Amino acid sequence: MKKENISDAVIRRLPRYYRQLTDLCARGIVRISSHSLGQEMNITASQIRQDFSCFGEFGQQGYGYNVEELRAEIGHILGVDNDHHLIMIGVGNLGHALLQNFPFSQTGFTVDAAFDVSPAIIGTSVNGVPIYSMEELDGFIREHSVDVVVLTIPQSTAQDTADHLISLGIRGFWNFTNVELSSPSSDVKFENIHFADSLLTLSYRIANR
Amino acid sequence: MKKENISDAVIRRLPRYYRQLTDLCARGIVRISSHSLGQEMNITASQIRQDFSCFGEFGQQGYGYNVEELRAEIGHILGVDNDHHLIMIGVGNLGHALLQNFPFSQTGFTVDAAFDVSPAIIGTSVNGVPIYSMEELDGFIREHSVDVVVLTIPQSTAQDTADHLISLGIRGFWNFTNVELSSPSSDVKFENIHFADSLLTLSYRIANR
DNA sequence: TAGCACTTGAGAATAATTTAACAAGTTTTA
DNA sequence: TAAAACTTGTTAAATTATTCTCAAGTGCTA
Repeated sequence: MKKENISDAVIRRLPRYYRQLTDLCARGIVRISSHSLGQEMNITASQIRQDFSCFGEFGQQGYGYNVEELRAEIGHILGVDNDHHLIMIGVGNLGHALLQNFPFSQTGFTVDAAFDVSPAIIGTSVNGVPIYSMEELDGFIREHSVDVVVLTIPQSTAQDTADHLISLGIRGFWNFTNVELSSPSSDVKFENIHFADSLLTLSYRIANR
Repeated sequence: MKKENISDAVIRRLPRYYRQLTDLCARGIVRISSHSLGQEMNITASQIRQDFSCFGEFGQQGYGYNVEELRAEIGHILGVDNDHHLIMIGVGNLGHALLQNFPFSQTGFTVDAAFDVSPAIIGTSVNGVPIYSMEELDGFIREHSVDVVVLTIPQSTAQDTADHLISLGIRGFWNFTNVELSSPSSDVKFENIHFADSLLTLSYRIANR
């Protein structure tokens, strides 16, 4: 039975299913039951079936799930076959690393441009992505459709930059700065990567095991 | 009332409290109530009090919490005043970015060494961290106390590398590879940064708002 | 100092999430 | 082909997480 409101807990598990199914595809496995999938992923079969049932009926009694088909369904739910457009602000070490290594296209994103303040890199390009000056940012956004902005800038200016971008119509942020961004409009979506938070939870767990 | 088993949900909120309290300190704010803190962080006062009560009694009726004191308490719980030792395996773009920019010392970690296969960088150092060849890894671990290994290597070898490190006694992993690492021993802790998972949840949310 | 406005920590109530159970249907095997 | 072995999607139960409520205690003000 399709559900209207999907909980965050479910959404956060979807990419992991997608990853596992991609792996199963690569291994040439054609079908899988919720039970076997659960064993591989170390979660219960019940949860898997409950999760999938939020979006439709993808399996067949007595058979299980067709791996390739299920992968395509979940990919579709996540939007990997969309064509989202993305720009990056801040091409320091981290921005550079993402441009060079992250498989944006496999996740349905096209990186159209990057912006930075450093004259040394303005005018150059990284992995085919042109780097412009910050002065060119507003004009670029007005002339292009931009779905997501990656923030890989120093944290001091993060909220100001975000506010400005929101005023220009940006509604999606992939935030690598160490601050909690916010917006009065619930229409604006933030997804944070907080390195320090992550390492601190590990610190807690190794000290308290 | 101190609790024995702290849920993951609580632990994952601790770093955010710590961050917010650090910010309040910097702003010179001396005391704060759970209500005001909740307003700043956009969570309920109840949850804050419930979370803190897992670890002890840090506030005072009618007064609230002393910011600096509470920050120190949470920092202590998270282990920022521990001296954890860490090594990095894989000094590509991402590893390099972390070595250059991530404030390891502020989170209680000392980076003792990094390892890579590339002859071009072996023998050099990044931000004071010496880069050794992979051949020197086992010896280094035997001769030093290593609490956490940062995995910033290509994913194909991630699980093998992890298995080998576990056999050498490593019990903590900060994993940036795109695979789900596992160990039969629950004593081994993995903390994952899955960039693609993160971006895909954003993709879902901008497509379904 | 007395009264009022705050505030915590804890227990109870509510909400959300996860797990179990099972009817209904499919596949495999003998 | 018939029976046994599987497997799903769904509903119900159990568990976990969050929010509400309030007694008890503190600080401020007149």
